[in-house]
Amino acid sequence: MGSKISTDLIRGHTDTIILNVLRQGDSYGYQIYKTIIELSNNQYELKEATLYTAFRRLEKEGYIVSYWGDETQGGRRKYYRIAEEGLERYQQNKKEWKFAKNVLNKLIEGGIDTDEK
Amino acid sequence: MGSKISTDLIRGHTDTIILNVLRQGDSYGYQIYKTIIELSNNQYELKEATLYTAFRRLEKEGYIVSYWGDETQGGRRKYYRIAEEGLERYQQNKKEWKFAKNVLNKLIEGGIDTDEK
DNA sequence: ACACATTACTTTGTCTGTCAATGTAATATG
DNA sequence: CATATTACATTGACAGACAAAGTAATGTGT
Repeated sequence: MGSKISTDLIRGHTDTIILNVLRQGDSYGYQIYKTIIELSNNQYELKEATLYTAFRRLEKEGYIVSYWGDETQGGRRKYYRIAEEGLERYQQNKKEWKFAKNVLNKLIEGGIDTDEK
Repeated sequence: MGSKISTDLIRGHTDTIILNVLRQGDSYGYQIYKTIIELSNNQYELKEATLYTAFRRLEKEGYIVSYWGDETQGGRRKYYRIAEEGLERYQQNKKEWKFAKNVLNKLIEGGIDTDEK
């Protein structure tokens, strides 16, 4: 995969990305990990350690809820469900992303050249 | 100023922002500080401590060059000039920003790049 | 049957960028 | 002449990302 994205460019978006995945239905760690790779067209891999750190953070803050799957056979899976507060948080983060995106466009691409595609 | 941009959303872009300012001509710390606020329409303030940290980092890596202004009267000013390598770095960072922007749009909004203003 | 890959979750320790707090010293303003 | 502003700089703390390592189960190839 041609993942060339510096971690600093993603920093701060991890929670939002996870919430967006859970918005579409309950899921568990490893599947979320795979989903994010797929969603980005194999262009970005959110590392497992980062994911599980984020799960704990999000649950502590009441944005997601976890429960163990009832797999009678096979490895146990811890599922996550997005909470009401998590949905609101997602909407808020999305707004902030759009806002920051516009400001960054000005600060990075703004100035003299106008060689926009 | 309505600066409600989380620092994590800017993290990693500081160097690019500074290089973009210097691309338009030599400048010194405090003026760069003011320029960034102005460029963002008072929506973002890059803190002085962060700026000066970045200057040292950028100079150490050969992306900018510093020299003292010859103010015969008035406070001394340390000017910065962008180096060749800095210009290349800027172009590279800009590319990475555009790439990351598209990936983030997918991961956060779940759709395709709607780069609306 | 045995080795290896994959799934699945978790913890520990390290690194880096940002920034609050604080400091210096000069000039400009009311 | 007191205060604000300009201008540069250092220190210490914090938080997020993640490499590395570990545990334990299932699936696959030979």
